[in-house]
Amino acid sequence: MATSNETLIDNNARGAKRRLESRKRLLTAARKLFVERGYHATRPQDITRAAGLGHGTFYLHFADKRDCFLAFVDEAREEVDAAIMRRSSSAKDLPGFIEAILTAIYDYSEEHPGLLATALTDEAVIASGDGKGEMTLLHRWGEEWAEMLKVHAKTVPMARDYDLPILGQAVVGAIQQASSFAFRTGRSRAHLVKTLTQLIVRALSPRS
Amino acid sequence: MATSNETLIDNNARGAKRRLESRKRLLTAARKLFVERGYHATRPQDITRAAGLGHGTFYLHFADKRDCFLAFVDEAREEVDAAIMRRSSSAKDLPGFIEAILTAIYDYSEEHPGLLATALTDEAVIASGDGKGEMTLLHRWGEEWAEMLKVHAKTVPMARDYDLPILGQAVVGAIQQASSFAFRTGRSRAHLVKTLTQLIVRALSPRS
Amino acid sequence: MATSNETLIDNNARGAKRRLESRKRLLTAARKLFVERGYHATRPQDITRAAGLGHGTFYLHFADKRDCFLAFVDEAREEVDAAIMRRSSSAKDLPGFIEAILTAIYDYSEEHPGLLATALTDEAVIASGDGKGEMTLLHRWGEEWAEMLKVHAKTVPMARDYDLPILGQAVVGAIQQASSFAFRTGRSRAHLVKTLTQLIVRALSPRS
Amino acid sequence: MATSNETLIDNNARGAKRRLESRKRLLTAARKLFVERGYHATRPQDITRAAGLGHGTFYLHFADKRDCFLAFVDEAREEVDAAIMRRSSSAKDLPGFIEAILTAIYDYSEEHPGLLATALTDEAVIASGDGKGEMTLLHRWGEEWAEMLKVHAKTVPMARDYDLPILGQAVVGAIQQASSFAFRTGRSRAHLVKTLTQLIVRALSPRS
DNA sequence: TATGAATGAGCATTCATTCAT
DNA sequence: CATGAATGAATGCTCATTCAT
Repeated sequence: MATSNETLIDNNARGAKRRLESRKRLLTAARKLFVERGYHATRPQDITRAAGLGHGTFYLHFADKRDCFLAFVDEAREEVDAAIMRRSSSAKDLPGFIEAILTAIYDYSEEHPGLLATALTDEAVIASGDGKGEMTLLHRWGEEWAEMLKVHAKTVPMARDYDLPILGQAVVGAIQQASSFAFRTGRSRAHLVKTLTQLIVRALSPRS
Repeated sequence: MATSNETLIDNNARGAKRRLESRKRLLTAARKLFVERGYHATRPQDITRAAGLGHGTFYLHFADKRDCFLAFVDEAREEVDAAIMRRSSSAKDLPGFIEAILTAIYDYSEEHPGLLATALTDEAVIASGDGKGEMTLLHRWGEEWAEMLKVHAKTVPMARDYDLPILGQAVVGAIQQASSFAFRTGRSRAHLVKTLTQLIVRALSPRS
Repeated sequence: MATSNETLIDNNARGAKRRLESRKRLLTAARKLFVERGYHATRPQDITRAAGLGHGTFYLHFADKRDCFLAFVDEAREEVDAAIMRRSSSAKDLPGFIEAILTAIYDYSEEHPGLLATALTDEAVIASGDGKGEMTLLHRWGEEWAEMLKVHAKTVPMARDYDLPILGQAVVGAIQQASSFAFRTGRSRAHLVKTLTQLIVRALSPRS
Repeated sequence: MATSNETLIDNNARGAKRRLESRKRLLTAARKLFVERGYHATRPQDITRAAGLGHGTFYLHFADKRDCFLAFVDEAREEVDAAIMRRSSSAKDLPGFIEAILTAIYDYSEEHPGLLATALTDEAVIASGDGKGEMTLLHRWGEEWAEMLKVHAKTVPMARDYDLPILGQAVVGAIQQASSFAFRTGRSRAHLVKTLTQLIVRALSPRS
């Protein structure tokens, strides 16, 4: 009895482990290919081949290609969020806080070239089309900024009359657009951090 | 002789006129379909059928589908630019100027629902992939903002130390992201105009 | 020793019992799904899931999907044959005999809606293709009719010059086709039984 | 004007002719392959290759594979109907009429081996599943028999009390089942014709 | 200039079956 | 005996583009 149960558990455990490993390999391969080639140019086949698995295995772990891409985006979001948390928690004044976040993002981008661009742009492409339209990665980050600004508003003199959610969105929009332009035109990271920090701090200041 | 020449000229004139008419019909149909269904869900066939022309005619006017989409985006850009020019030229102080631009954009969006969203998002999808990546519609608008701010910087007390191109990009990024969020969450146009104007004015003010 | 032997026997007995139970559960699930969805739309996975067993177990009991379907058909055939035997044995003249059989078939069909249709039609689909083609369920029933008619021929004035096997086939063909049509067009069971009985009796009568 | 119009008409005419030719080639290839391999084992690709056309052309002429099969079945039905009409019109008494029909069917079957079997059996497989279930080829033939019997009922002493539609269905069911059995068991065509004719005539005769 | 029949590479997805545990 | 993760051949279909007329 005990033996049979143990074997069963063992089998389940091994099976589950194997399953998890497969999923991980697929996600790793997917991330690599989505970033290198983009969503449309990456076929499920390519992903499974890169993962060293059979074609069918893909659909054991993801409902479809879209689902896989969304999992990749979510993974990226979690990593960036973690990096931001790690960096920004030690900052104590507003400029330092903003700088920390920008630094975290740019560090992550350098470690994972193209990843954020892929996650942000290809997301629009796969808009479910089933009507509503889910919240975008950028929109989520805008909301997180709103949260963070709300916290800072308590300790820092900040314009009180703001619609914080809108503000958060504006901030991430500004950061994304400015960053993509700055790197495309060869500006330095330091310069960009300085400029954006200044810009955001001024925008938040109570004085009109 | 004269007659034959006249006929030739006549034919040429007729041909040119016909050609232009065809192109116009195709572009109108393309705009409608791209906005309604998006880039990927619109086939050249759909466009020609909607235009009442034969399938092959499409390639008489556009090199390929991508080219047609780009023409549509360009048309939209020109229309928006014209609307902005019309509205912003009468404004005299900075807040009035910003308000005028925002109003022009939102008016245009209301007259052409979904058009800007389509132009902005689907553009990323068709990134030629041939290496560099062309300049985005939003990037172009960022540069126009930079130009306009440069002009204003002469007459209005404005922070001199700015990297104006970056600033322009940040402004359009903020506007786009904030607007898309605001309308998705049911905020009023007036509120959005007020909030964004205030935000941008503060960000540009010389005081840190 | 004795103990070990007993355990072995016990295990074997348990194993056999368990095995039989599994097969029964699979067949029950298979019958349900084949009837509800048809042969092609039913996957072995669906059957095992409905049976509450693991995917692999299916192939412990059936060589393949086809084998499972054939087992289902055979089960149906046995049930219908039993029902016919039960009902027809008490009949004493030819019309009564035919009526009894038809009644048995229609009773069975009402208790198991769709079952006969599934067994009869999907059988053609899975024709092994390995050349000859096995004998169809309907052909088997035709032969059984031939047997039954042979028995009746001894006691009832019946045309002697018949090719009885052909006759049996014709009878089942007529019954199946007429029944499927009659129920599709909303005719009553009683009417159908009367019409078919009359038809068959006349066809068998010695007078030309 | 006239010239341009003529050219247009000419182009249209040529185009239409080419289109029709393509469709014909596809249907011919489809018929050959469906009969040789069956519905499931025939891929649209196989059909287009056999027709010497490109893959996509298939979907220019048929909505899908099913649609193509249905067109094949319909073609077969028309051919058989025409053959039956040709043969049966000259017959004057009931047995002669039945014999003529059977002969027409068997002649057609010999000229087109396997065709009827394919049309009749594979039709069930592709039952649209969208609920109702369309009328089967065999059902249609049953109704045609009913029509023909109705005409004969006026000139030949025939049981008046029959439900003719049911009778028609029974007759085709009997013919199909008996024929398939007879040929499988090596019986001669002449024997089968004689037996079936006798059977049907007796079934129709007024005497019970 | 205009046409539309033809093209065929390409794709996402399925499912009967195997086998290591 | 039972399991279920893994498999990969196979499939029906699409669509941007060409070219003979």
